[in-house]
Amino acid sequence: MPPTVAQHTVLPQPAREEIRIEQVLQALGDPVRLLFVRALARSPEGVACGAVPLPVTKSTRTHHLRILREAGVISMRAEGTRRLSSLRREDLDARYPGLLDGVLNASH
Amino acid sequence: MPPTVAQHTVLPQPAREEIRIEQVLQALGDPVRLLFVRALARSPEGVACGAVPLPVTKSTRTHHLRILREAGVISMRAEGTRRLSSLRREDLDARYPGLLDGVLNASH
DNA sequence: GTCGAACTTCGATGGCCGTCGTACTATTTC
DNA sequence: GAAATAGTACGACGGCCATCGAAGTTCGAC
Repeated sequence: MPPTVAQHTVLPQPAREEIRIEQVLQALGDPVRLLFVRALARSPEGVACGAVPLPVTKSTRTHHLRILREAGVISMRAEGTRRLSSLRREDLDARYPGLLDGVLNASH
Repeated sequence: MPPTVAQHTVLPQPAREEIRIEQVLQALGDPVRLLFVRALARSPEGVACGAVPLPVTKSTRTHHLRILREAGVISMRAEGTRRLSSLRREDLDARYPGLLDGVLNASH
């Protein structure tokens, strides 16, 4: 097989204008995903999927991460065998000012 | 049966401090409920359940309204045979500043 | 006090979605 | 290249939830 030059390092995700509020809310409405988003908020430089303690198996993790990514909440870039996820703060703030902060600042 | 003096005019709902972000997000994540919330935002004085055009039957409406009420998103008071719903703007803004505005200002 | 209007309640149903295990792929390391 | 690591893909399964229809309740109007 040819050397397959530089696979996309960033996994497919909606452009800022394509983000739909309904999908974002649905994505954030799950307790596991909310946990992950909160963890991401604490480390802006990106986090590997496995680095966050979550009460689910690997495959379920993958599932949740895809939902968050396809909703436009997080961005994922491949780095070696790992995928580093990070919050799309700028995009979300631009599109729904205050929403993300409102979610993250929630006490419990 | 005794005359059952003065039924509660406001239907049971969580106090401000009891509102949980996860429940709010889940409540707002449904397309029908989001439609209703947007309609409420346009008429702050309260709206009768049946007065909002929604693509579901009466009983489904009741279901959605209860979820919104129990999540702390809306308040309902009985007035005659009708139940007037209104957004709990103050409570939501106090607890999750920016969240509601972020949701309501979403373009589509 | 009957009728109608406005909701609620109570099953029943169907579909989606969160979960898991197993198998697979890609990448680094030895 | 073999092994180990990190994550994805694919089915399968179970439970929850949005939906409905039909029957019940509560209030206002006549």
